[in-house]
Amino acid sequence: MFDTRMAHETAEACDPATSIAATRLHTASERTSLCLADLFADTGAPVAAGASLTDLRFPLRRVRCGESLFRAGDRFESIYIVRAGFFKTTRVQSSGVEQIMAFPGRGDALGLDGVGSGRYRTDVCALDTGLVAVVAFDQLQALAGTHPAIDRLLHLLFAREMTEQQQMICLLGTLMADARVAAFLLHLSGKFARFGQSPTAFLLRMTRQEIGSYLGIKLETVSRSLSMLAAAGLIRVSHRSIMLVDLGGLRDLVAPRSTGAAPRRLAQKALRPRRSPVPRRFAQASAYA
Amino acid sequence: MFDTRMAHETAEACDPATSIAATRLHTASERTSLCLADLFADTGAPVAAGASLTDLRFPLRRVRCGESLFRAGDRFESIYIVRAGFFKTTRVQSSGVEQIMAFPGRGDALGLDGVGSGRYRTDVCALDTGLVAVVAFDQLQALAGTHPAIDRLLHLLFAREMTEQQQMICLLGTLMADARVAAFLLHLSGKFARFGQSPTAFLLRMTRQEIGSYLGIKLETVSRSLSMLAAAGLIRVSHRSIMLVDLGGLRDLVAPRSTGAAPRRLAQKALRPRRSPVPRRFAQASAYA
DNA sequence: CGTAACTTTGATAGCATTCAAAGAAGGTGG
DNA sequence: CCACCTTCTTTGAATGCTATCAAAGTTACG
Repeated sequence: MFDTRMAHETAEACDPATSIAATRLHTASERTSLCLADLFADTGAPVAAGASLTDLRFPLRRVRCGESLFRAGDRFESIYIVRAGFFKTTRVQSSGVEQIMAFPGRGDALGLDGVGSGRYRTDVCALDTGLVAVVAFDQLQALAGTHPAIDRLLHLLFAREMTEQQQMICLLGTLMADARVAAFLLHLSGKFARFGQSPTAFLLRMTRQEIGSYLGIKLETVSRSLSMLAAAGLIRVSHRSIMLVDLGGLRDLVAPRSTGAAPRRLAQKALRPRRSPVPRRFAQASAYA
Repeated sequence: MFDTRMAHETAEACDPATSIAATRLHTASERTSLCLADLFADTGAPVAAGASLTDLRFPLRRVRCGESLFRAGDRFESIYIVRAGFFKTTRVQSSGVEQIMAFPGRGDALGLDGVGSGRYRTDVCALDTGLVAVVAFDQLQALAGTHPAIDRLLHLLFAREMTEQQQMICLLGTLMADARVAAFLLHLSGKFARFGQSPTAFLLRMTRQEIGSYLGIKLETVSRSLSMLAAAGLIRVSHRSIMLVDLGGLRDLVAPRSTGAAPRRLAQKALRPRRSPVPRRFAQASAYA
């Protein structure tokens, strides 16, 4: 149908098992712990000048493909900063239905949802061989007084997670299937770019079912959407190999700029102060006569 | 169709403009600031024994119906703890589409999403007359060293917000319209119960359109779902007046327990370590021949 | 080389959206 | 205080998108 040899080779070159990331992983595996400065670097947090960031050590933990880092209900003791590899975060609802909440990668924090209750609320499982820095939370809190940078780092991680979840809510609340898949691909693209890999050609680490669970659609719909995006010339797909051909077209699908006047009208309406929507004299209403 | 006089009277008794909440609001308005202990009490955070919680003062701010507390893009300076009233949190996407993210009420924190970037990412607007405690964030951070309780409060607020957003993602990702509306009503019910109001009869502060924006469905679908829940005998509806008749039935709709084996099978599959989903010898694959 | 898991595609059914219109409630101005 | 107007809510009918059911092709692994 189309010549994907180039896409194929490019994706191959970006496979973390073979390329730059592999070197990083190798380098990292020679160390057994990280310092605060490493965490700041990994998470992309702005580094405070003059702070002593090298005296605290955080052990590294290797997680093999398919292993779980922690499970929902486990006692909360540490948060984790991903150094290498991809993970999936799953939440099991009371009904037994489970949903994938995120696909964390390098620089992302894991386990923050356990802070409030003392227990993790999600399962985290490695999609390939992963490496995480283990950050004991009570140790972190104890040192927060002498290291103001710790608080800032923690707040940044919280805020980042909240922002990402807000974007997810908007995606699930407003976009239809094709646009969700396009947004997902752009999201991955940005992640790979931050890892120093190609933002336009990569291999998916997860199945169609996992993508569908994440995006709130069925696996068949994911497959169909990918095929439609390919038919529209925006991407190229062959199983797990993805090539983004038209980034602008993908963005337009996620955030169409020709969707007209409705948004502006809504914004204006929001500006105008509203009268109380709750009737003050509700007792005198005649609806119940 | 049905006699709603009782529902009506009960709802009336629960209207914050006329009942217990009104007394509270009156009492609160006589004060112009709160101390840390008040914030702990309002948010339901466990109070640390022996901590000095009364020397810090946080000013109160009154927000009239329709007024906005802050807007997306405003410089982040403070977080707010809601003392009275209902608000709506709106997020405007780059496409101009706006979506309601939450309906915060008493005890909820507002503005936490600004911590990371230094600017608020959402609009917050009062749905009725509201009262909030203004907590200057840099002041809070400066005092965190001497008041360990502050860090714990902040972490609790972050974690609570994250948990609520996770629930929202699950709702949007797995439930259909009727169940979303049922979950929304149960959510409101719990909130009213925490306010000391009736959990089974209350007035909605928001329009069908706002509910729909929050739940990721259209306003007509909200109306239809409410009508269907009423037809099923689970609730009674008349415009903004809601009466929950069968809480168990509503919960079953949100988390059906007879949905069979699929969840358990999925959980078992998740337990089993997976092989690498990324083909190691991808270069030799023949799909591209 | 056979088996199990994953992906793709088709046909059909179900649910939500869209378009449309009428009824009800609240606020405004005379 | 009443009439008008705007907004909100409800309901119907038709369309469109997604889920479901089913089957074939592909890949990976033992």
